[in-house]
Amino acid sequence: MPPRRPIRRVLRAALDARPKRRVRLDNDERRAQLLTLARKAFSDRSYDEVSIDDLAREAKISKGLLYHYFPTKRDLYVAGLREIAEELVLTLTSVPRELPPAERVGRSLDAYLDFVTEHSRAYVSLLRGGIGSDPEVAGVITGVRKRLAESFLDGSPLQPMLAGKPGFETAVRGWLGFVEHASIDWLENARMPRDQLRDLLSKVLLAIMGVVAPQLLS
Amino acid sequence: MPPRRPIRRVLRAALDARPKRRVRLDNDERRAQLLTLARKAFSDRSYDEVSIDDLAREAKISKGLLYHYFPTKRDLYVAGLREIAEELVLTLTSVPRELPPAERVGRSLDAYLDFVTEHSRAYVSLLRGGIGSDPEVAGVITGVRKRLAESFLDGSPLQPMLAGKPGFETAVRGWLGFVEHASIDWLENARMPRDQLRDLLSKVLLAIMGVVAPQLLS
DNA sequence: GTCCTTATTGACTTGTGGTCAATAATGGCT
DNA sequence: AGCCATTATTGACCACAAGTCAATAAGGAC
Repeated sequence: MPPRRPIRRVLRAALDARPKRRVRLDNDERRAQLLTLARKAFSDRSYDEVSIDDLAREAKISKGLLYHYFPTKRDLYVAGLREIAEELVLTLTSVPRELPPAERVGRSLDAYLDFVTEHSRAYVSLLRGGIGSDPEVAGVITGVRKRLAESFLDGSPLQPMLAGKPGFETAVRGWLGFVEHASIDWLENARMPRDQLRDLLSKVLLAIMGVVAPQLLS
Repeated sequence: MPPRRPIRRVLRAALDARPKRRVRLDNDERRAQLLTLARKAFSDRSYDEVSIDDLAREAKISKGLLYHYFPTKRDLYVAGLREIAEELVLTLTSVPRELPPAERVGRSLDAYLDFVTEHSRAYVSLLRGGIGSDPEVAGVITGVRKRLAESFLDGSPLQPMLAGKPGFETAVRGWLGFVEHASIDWLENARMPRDQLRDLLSKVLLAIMGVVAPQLLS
């Protein structure tokens, strides 16, 4: 049974004076385009305020095509989140390891605050879990926290002394909690100049380390 | 599923010899019943894993009735969240104010950790924002944080000395961030006994206060 | 040109939040 | 008792957004 192409053809020809040009894009290009679009959308609006239909319309493609690249809405969201996470971690790890510990922490915090101010909205949804208890999203967040903690302390002369301590892990994660809360609070209403915040954060880290391993401070 | 009304009618009449008894409940009772049910559901599953239809079925009422009591799903969720928040704050504020600061903080932390261990799942969704960037939810969370911070420090002899400091507000909020992260981390894998965690938290608070106002520690 | 691959479409299904007019308990009043 | 106003309760319905899929056409290889 031959397809009913002719009918379609006729209809098509009748309705569209000039047929809509299908722009074919390379696989990677399309994917990249969609990702940037999605990142923007998810930064501006909340997860469920962003509809796939809107996104597809913005990208001037059909919804089906979007699903060809990202099998679910979450996948799209998570892919964007991963990119942001990667950028953040990259910024932090780019601080030279050879610096003396104190300056290294200071520089790292500077990088961190740079990122925070620049990507404020994305940062909040990154570390505040823009989606409700999705395991994959949670995974990304835990991952970035872990890597951040490492990046702050790894290679520092403090680390070998602290690594064994039972409270060490907890202390570092807790301090990251401090940093996150303080940063978000600072984003919403800057109570102090940026440098002062950075100093506060770094001094608090030192103080906390002092609690975990008092002999270090002397 | 397409509607097959006539069939339904006949079937119904045939199957139910006695019509289903409509149980009429007092307004407040129903509301309370639904709230407890919802709280349980939202603690066990994530926000969008909980469907209103399921909830109504569990409560043995129609979906319409549920919407009579709570105009939207979010309202229901937020109502439950508010209850939990209230309980948490209540637990904290029940610590006697007359105690010496150090012991007061210790007791408050005990109460906090009690709550955390008992309502672990609810606690996480309370402070990690079980819903993505809903303003009302965010409001509840900010509110509970604010009240927690107050409850930890209000009436303490430290407060008047600190209130003016620019970094004070930030430091307290940051410390709460520390507490939250450490608690959640501890819930997931208890790296130390509970008492040790409590001591760590309280010592860190002291250390942080020392950073903000060095003269206090002497 | 012919064939093959695959990017692309659009109509369709499904699931779920939300609405609303109709209905049946209930309690008060006479 | 009977009537009436109130309101808890229902179930059919709508809207909209996520996700599916067979069909189509652009582009390259030969």
